[in-house]
Amino acid sequence: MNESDFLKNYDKRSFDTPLITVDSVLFTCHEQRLHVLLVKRDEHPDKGCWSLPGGFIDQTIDTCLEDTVRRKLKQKTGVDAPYVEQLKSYGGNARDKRGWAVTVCYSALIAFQACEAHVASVSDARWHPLDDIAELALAFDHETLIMEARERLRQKALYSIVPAYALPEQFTLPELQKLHEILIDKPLQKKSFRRRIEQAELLIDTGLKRSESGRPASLYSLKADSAEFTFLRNLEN
Amino acid sequence: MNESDFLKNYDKRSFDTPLITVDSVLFTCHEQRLHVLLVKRDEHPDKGCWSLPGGFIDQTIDTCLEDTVRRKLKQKTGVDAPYVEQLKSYGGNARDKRGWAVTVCYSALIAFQACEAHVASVSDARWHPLDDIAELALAFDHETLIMEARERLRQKALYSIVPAYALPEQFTLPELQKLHEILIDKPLQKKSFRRRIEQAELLIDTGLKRSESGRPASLYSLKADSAEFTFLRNLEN
DNA sequence: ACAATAGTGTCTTTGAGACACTATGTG
DNA sequence: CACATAGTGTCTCAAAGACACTATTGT
Repeated sequence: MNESDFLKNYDKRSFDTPLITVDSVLFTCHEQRLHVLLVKRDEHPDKGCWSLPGGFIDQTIDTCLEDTVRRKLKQKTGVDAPYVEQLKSYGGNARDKRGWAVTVCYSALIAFQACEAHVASVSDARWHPLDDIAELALAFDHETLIMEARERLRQKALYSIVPAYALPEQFTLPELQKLHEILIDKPLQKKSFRRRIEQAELLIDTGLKRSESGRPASLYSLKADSAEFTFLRNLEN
Repeated sequence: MNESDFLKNYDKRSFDTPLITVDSVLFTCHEQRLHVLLVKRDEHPDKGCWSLPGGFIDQTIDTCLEDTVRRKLKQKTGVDAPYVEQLKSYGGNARDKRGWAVTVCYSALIAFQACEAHVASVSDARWHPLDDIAELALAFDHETLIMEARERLRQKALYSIVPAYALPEQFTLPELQKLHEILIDKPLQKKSFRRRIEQAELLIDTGLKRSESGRPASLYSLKADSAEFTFLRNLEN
């Protein structure tokens, strides 16, 4: 049999293949706290539990896994997330009551303001402060996925400026430093933090300033591809 | 409907779900060159091409994705790989002629000697020098998976001693340094390399020595969990 | 003027790079 | 002994930590 005959006769459905879904842990920073976007499940299994935004691949419209993620996130936030990164896949026979299931888990960041209104308008989606999720009933193994995504983001704060994607398009250095401090749960030396970011030349000085109280701070925006940059040396751990 | 009724009626097969497979890029170091284990496909599609060891999840015996990886690797190598790490998942409608397909890709390391005999006995499996794979006909997107796994391993050589898992259980520091040099494709300063490894206290001095020509080198073995350790500072890139 | 916050100067400390040196085996 | 390879001493250099200092706003 040649390949085209093989493919003509091939029927995927004749195999019992695991369920496959895509989920994302979307973080933002609001009022000096990390938040995760959760969606209330209104279907079995785990009906009524909070879960990560995600779901099944739509083979007719998604050409790759990231299409699925972005589509699902856009449904809930109304916008395209500026940072999306694949984290890890979780698969096993115990994580979903329907049977053997695999989920490809992504991590994403967005500014709270960029999707505040839309999220408020979506009845089943809500931002939850990260520190509160232990008390929530979470579907499947989503609590684990959130914790591992959080840990990964903490690591990123030590050697990249990826966390900046959780801030508005224009932000100040003190804001960014504060966010890193929240992520690594430790105060940072202002000087060290500014020095490394300045040397990396990742930010564009917009020339604008923001003042609340005290001296106004310069507003910066991220250069393209800032997510790829990694410092050779980590901040102290 | 309550959850148990829902689950009773639930039939996964009524959905058209993507194909899902697990693949691994198994590296070793032999004669000062990196090698990857490849398997000759004897089924459509891409029959006759070389492919990564891997395949479908067996829902009756695998409890999680890593079970599948280790099972498949053991089939080809005869032993359990000392280092297995999930890399990334690839999914899309264009990577497999059978349709929308997802593969969870792992990276693994093993000592050449640990599985030399068994690999030779498995008719469809062979070690290929990494530099030769461009000339090979590789199945699916496996060339991409190999290249991305290689790049990840290169990064690991800059901030961890993970590459040591590609060496025999007892190895010398010059051997390890040479391996890192192969991975990052650059000579390293002997002193810097030894200093950081000594400070990290990751190795056990076996007290034994190996001599070929010149002064005999001390033989070391890895402490457990050496894979978790990361240096705060990368080697030069 | 003073409170508050932004941003800098500069010294210390850590750990990598460079490279010459010493040490220990073999024929 | 010479040769080869293992392993060390020590200086330089880059970048983070510490912390006191100056700068710019509002009241």
